[in-house]
Amino acid sequence: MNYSRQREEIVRFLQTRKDHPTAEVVYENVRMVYPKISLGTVYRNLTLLSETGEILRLRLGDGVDHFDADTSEHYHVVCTGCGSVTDLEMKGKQIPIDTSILPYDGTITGHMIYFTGICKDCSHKDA
Amino acid sequence: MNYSRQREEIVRFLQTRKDHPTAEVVYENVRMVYPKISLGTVYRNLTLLSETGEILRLRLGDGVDHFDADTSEHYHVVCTGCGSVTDLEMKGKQIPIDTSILPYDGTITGHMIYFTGICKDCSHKDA
DNA sequence: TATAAAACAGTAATCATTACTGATTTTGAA
DNA sequence: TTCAAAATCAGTAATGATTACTGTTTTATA
Repeated sequence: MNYSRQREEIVRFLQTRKDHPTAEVVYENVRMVYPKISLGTVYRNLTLLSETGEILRLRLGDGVDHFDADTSEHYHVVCTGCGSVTDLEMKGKQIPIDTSILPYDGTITGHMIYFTGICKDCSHKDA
Repeated sequence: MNYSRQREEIVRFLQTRKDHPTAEVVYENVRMVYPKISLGTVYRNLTLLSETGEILRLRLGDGVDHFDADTSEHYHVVCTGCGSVTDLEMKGKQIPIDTSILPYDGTITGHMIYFTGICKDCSHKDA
């Protein structure tokens, strides 16, 4: 994989964000630095970067992929009101998942947990 | 919600299956009974049925929705080889998720867990 | 610097899903 | 039973996210 300024800027942008932008949001922001970048380039690089493990591709059930430059183990909460995605800083504590009790006729290789909730902004709107 | 034969057949078909068909697979099969049914009708009814809770809509990270007539609490394994989805029959045992320890500045309302693995068929192919 | 490989911008294509429209079916009351 | 309103339908068009293609530019290296 050769160097590219566009890819570097994509990573740099993702690292500035604690939320989890979609490809479209990455595109809009990186365009401020490289106005001629195309959406295809953004998608290609997000895919490349997630394949090498430099970023995470999050599929959280809303039909849109989100991307995260924080590859440390942590959980995500999806707000059912506005769709925002929030990191849960677990400080080393993980939820224990004992896969040995699972009655699966094959090999379990991993798991995905995400939480749904109502974020502070959305609970204020209701009230 | 009024009765419809098409919707009844969709539910009946889903109940015969232990795997978790996509809308497309439901469509192909229900067409054997109602050859003139349209894909839009299948989607509309799958959405209706999952909204009333009669079936489950599963979003397992492969970009395609799967549907499940078994609404009892259970987990799913997605095979990373072939994409097949398998039920885990937990017989009442659930993995305990203590959401009170989660540092979220809002309200947690639920969670999603799914497992990834290699099914028996796919592990045979490798060998 | 010259060359091949990689990456690019721009655009077209794909695929799952949703929305629209005018015809048909279902329902409940007359 | 009949009839009108509401629900549903089939068929098709539109949408939205993502991927694929193409000819040009950038990067790495000899």
